[in-house]
Amino acid sequence: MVDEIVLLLPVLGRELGRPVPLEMEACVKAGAPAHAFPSDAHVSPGHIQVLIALAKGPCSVGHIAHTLGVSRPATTQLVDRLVEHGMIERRHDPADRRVVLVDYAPGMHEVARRIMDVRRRQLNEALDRLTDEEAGAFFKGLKEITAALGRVPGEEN
Amino acid sequence: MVDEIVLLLPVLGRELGRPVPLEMEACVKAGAPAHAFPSDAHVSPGHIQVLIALAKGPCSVGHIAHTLGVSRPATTQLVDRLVEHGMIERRHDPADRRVVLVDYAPGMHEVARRIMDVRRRQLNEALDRLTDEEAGAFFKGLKEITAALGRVPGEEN
DNA sequence: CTGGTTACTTAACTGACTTAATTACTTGAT
DNA sequence: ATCAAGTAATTAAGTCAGTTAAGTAACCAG
Repeated sequence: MVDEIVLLLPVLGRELGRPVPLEMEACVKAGAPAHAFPSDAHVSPGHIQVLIALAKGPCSVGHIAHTLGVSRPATTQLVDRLVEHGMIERRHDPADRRVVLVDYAPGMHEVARRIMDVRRRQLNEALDRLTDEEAGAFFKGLKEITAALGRVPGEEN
Repeated sequence: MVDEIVLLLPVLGRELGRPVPLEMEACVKAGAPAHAFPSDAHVSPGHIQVLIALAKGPCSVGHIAHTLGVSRPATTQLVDRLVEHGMIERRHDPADRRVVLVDYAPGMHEVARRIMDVRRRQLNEALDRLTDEEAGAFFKGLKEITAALGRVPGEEN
């Protein structure tokens, strides 16, 4: 089984990395300014992750980077794109003007929720084929493996 | 939970995509010709997938591409790199000279096994924290989700 | 107010994929 | 026999998400 998992995981990774053009439609349907989404705009998983991370409230760039497991510059790019599309806004933290707080643009909270729903639905479709226990076990395994891969295997700390 | 999974999956994908320089050492230790692995050679998950796919015997490029879920040109590149490193060999299928059969280079079967072991060990470390039932459920969920993401969510066929 | 640190951005580059076009071979119809 | 169509692999060119390194602005301790 281990071999099959090792074979399957990267496939999942690639499949996951493909942009999801459909979600853009959802934006427009949900009332987003249509001009903000030019015909070829595509939303990558990273962008969705940013939107999800923001659901709990405004967030600094550094914090988002940590949540996503990517570098700060990469996060800056993700935020750039979403700002271009009018989904989110940057503003300075009044308490510490170095940090840039990222938050939904006014009225975009609902739109963001719908974009997330598209991906959620896709996932639910798969999870529905699992029992509750299986889903729980899957989640647990997912966390363990993500954690295990975060470390270089030789290091023990 | 769904949200957390949507947030976690791309992290896993990225973590998974990072090259694993350690495995090169394993090659050399296992007796691979050291010169075949220059200091900066790194083995990507795709390369390991090819090695795993070959474990069942020689394979055409097209078949490997299908197994990995990538295009044939991408597979050609992966094979190129592994041939450069002397891990595998190309030869023509005598039955149909269009197809290129890929197989381990002589004596590299064992080396390949060790490279795979490095990644396997990493995964086992995580799976050991799960019961057998949980591991089974994880595997099942993994397959379901990979399948679900392979389709565009709107299409029903 | 000066030197050091932190948060973010910019710039330049890399690697892994994609599609489109090419080459080499097979197959089946005339 | 040979020609047209189709398939396997490759080459070529371009894209995109990530990286590191360097730059800018703001905080803070002496």
